[in-house]
Amino acid sequence: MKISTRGRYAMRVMVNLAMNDKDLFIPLKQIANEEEIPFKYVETIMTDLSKNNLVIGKYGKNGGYKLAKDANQYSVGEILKITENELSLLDCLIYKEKACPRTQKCKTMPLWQSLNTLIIDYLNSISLMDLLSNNQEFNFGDGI
Amino acid sequence: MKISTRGRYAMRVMVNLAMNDKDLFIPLKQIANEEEIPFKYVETIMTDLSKNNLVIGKYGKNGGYKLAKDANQYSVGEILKITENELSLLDCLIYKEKACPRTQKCKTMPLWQSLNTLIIDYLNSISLMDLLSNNQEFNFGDGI
DNA sequence: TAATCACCTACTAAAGTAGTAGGTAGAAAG
DNA sequence: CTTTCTACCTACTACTTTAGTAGGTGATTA
Repeated sequence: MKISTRGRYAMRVMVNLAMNDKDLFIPLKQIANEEEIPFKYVETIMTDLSKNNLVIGKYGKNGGYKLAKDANQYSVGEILKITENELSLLDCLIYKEKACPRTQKCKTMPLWQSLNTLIIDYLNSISLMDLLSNNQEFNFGDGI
Repeated sequence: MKISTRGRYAMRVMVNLAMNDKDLFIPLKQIANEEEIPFKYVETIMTDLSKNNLVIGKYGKNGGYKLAKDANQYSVGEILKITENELSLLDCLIYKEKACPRTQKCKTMPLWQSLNTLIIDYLNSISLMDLLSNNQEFNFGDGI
């Protein structure tokens, strides 16, 4: 039960883009340098984000990536859903063909379901914009 | 970001034990049959739970496993912490040697930290006993 | 036309996951 | 005291996922 570098790198790139001028295309090489992420690796992640219209890529000189919408229009959940290959804790919760025949009698199923919605609801409630501020008040107050 | 069969099997076995007589030793073979879990696989899980004193094993005829305490004394979190090999979403949150030098400036760190505590607090708030009831009221009300 | 960039396909090494196999040690029943 | 039943131990294997590399092609601009 770990989140992958794919998802974490994606979040860092998105935050980086959000801190730049909204309409400026930033070369990925520059972002990879700043964020200390292997360039070739993060390239594959960005292609994914681009195909899903979370970012806009532009070819050639002065090209690069920019956000497709304002930072406050993104939820963290929608970014991770793509890069983490569905956020669901269990495949059986979202893919019908993976549902197990014990579901009805399974005493642990409600646990996984409720935990799953807890996580997804939380991630959907936080916007990319929320991450930009230096304070940590978007979390629930106990200061970790 | 998936929970493993190890953790899920462990939960099912623990629930199964909790539904049996508190002081009765149940042979693992029987539990494996009932729960449709590969016997040899679940054996390795139980050894782990036993070493961590979550269950008590007894050798020989009429031997087996029983819970080490009452079902309402277990949190789901403490069971998963063992079988999921630390619940933390990121190793850098709990292992100091894995902390990354970017932690201070990293804009995404508070996100992972708050998500992490959200999950762990939730799992620690649910007891094994809570899972036994047929209703699903231990979750937060919206009926999934 | 040369430089710069996104985008595409394929590959690899390492780690983690899920499960198997073949035992040993201890307790109880016959 | 031997058989049976059980936990417990060690090692192995197949498979999948993760993280990252490598070497291109295609579009855009200076």
